[in-house]
Amino acid sequence: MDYFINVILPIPLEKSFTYAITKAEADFLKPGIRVSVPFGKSKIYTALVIEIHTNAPLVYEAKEIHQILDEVPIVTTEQLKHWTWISNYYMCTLGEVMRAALPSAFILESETVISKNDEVRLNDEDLKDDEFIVYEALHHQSSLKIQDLMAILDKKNVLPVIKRLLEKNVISVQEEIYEKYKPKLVRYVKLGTNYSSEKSLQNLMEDLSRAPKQRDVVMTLFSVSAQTKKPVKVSDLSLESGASSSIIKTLIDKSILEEYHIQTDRVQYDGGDNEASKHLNEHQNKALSNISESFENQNITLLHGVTSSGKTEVYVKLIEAQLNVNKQVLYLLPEIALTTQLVERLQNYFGEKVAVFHSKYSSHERVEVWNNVLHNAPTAQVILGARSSVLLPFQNLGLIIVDEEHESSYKQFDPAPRYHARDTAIVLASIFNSKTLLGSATPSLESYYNAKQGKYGLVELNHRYNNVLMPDIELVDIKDKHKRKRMQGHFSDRLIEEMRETLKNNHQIILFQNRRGFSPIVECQTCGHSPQCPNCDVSLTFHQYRNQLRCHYCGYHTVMPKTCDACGSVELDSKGFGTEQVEQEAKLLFPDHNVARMDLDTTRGKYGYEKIITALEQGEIDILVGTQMLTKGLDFRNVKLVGIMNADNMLNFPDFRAHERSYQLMAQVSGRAGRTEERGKVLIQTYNPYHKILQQVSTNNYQQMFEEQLDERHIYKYPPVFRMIKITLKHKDYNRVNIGADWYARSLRTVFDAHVLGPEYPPVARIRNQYLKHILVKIPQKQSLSKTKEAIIKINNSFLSVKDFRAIRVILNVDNY
DNA sequence: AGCACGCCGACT
DNA sequence: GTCGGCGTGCTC
Repeated sequence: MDYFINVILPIPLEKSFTYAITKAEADFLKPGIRVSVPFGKSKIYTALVIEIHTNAPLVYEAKEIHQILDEVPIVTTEQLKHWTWISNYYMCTLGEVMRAALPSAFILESETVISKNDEVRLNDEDLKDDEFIVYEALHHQSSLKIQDLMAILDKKNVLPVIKRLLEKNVISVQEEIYEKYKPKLVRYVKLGTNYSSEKSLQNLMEDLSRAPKQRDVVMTLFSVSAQTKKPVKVSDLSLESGASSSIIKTLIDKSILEEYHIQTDRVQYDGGDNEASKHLNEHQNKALSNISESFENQNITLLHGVTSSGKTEVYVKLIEAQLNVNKQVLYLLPEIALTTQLVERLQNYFGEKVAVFHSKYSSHERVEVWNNVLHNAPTAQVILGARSSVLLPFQNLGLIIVDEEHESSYKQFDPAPRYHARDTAIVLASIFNSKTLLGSATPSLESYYNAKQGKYGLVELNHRYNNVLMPDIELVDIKDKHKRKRMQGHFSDRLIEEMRETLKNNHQIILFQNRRGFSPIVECQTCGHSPQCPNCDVSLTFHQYRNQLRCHYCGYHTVMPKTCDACGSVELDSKGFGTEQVEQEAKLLFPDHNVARMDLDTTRGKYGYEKIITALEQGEIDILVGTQMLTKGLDFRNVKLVGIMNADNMLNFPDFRAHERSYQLMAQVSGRAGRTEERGKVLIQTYNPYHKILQQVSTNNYQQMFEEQLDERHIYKYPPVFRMIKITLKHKDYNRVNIGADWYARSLRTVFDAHVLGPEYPPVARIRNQYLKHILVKIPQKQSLSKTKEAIIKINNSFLSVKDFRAIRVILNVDNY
């Protein structure tokens, strides 16, 4: 009998691929084990076994696999089920899910390596210039990678050169695979085995009397190992004895010391003892018991708790309960809320049981977390992570907490799978027959709607911790202030007044401006021209700190021109304003205080964010200017005043969720004010103080916001009342996109009729020289989602079978919100 | 997605 | 005249 496996390849292809295996391999392999397989002419890819069978393919001959990469499955059957759901629901391939789920170190790819053929002798004239360069290089280095060749020859396309050399039999090529993940080994030392006896030790000490430094090292080793009774690390020995690594190396070379390695994790918890979890106040206790009650007949519960109500403590109790029955807990957070602050807080309670999974982690660190979760290690009982941690190989998951449930960053936008971590988490929990708790001070309309409909349980927590009052929110009409000349730059007299007062009392201030850069648009006073990005259809943004114009879409940047490119006028003016400008104005207004800025530009690097937060906590910053980064999970004790510089640019954003978002953002920023004892103050500057959203923010009326917004969603047929799938067409040829999009929309209309919107240019119609066009399919509640998707896939397939359209990229985005 | 094969413009 | 551009098709 012949044996075969079906595998997933990490490429966006719908089909699975079949390879031939031997009987022995068939006995060994299980779904979830990785194999490397030849694919195409020369490549070797990492593939994941999903099925082992004996059905020979009919129309082609299956290739044999190259190698088995794992002893045991590294992907669980629950995950494969979960992946299948993701690929079906979000309309992408399993390969794309695999690529997103597995740490990159698990996905090995072969690399082409060339080496010299020694037997061949040839005349120099036989080779052309670049061929000779390669030939020469191979004399110095026995093998070269494609990357090396590109560097040596200084050109992109080196394949023709390789091909010619191959034909002349000068070189040969191999495909090499590298295991990317190497366990981190820590070097330890002990005394050489020759010196185990008392006598030899005495001799040794005498011998070393003329090498005092080496003697010191040996003495230190004795004392350290006597003290700790544990293996001694080379690094510790060096630290304790003050000896350089070369002295230790000499001792090892003389076999006085012996070196050995122990495998260890890169990610380690080095904290002290655990704290007992805090006692909850009456409101928290009530919420906790309500949640437990709700979980009795509901798999998903929404915890709606106002800012600073102590939701985290409630989570801690729930996590504790799961740990007591030996279940794993996944605690999901938006990326930017995953701060050291919170990690430390949880580690205080759960110590080394907490594992963190973060996009800033290196690939190796991710592999370690993956393995620990997979093996249900004691160090991976509580997994604290951002979006992608829903894809980890859980063993016995008891509970998922989705904190800040409304956060839009839970939805993956760019590479497929375009999944929403909250919804994906709910499915994951159901695979494990466990519960999901959603938490937010400002729930998304869809979750609150689901709760109101009885699909989710709902628990409210309306009291702030220590019974601190909700901040006092004041709307400042800057249209009026402008008219009465009461503005200094972008600061109203009211804001300045409150800032003075706050600073006088040694409290801190947060200023929120939802836009980075200095001023978004530069405009010529004479001709009205404003500099555009050459690759995208947007005006460039002025960034003062480098005197640059930058594109926020493609990263293009140039120096700020001194004169207008179009008419040569020197009168260039800036319109609108960003964080940088607010920072500068604040510095001018309050020269005796420290002003800092927190946005994408100032938080680059692994610890950029932490540095600013720490500075604020230590009181080194009096006024912090920032974007929405400020809103997330930060507990600033001493912030009394929050200023929202301009509420209108959020409210007027062209998106059906602009109002909901604005409410959430403003409510969350406001929540940063006065979190301990004193009541905080929030000033919202706006041109339109009667806007209903602003009224609702200032009266903290989530209910009213919810009802009004839901009415609008009903009227305009938007989520959560309707579902949506967004189809984006992308190509560098403007006309082709237009014609293709019209064709696509027309086909969709034959099935969905009026529920198709577009095609329409997005606000930025060209990005990185690619033209974009959107089509929106709205799906009424009673319409089957799976049938809808089937119909779209059918249309998509016939679209791609038209020759002219094949080059157009089609991006399907399910629940594009 | 990569990568090979195959057909048209700017250089020796 | 070639080199190299990228359009098209296929991968078990």
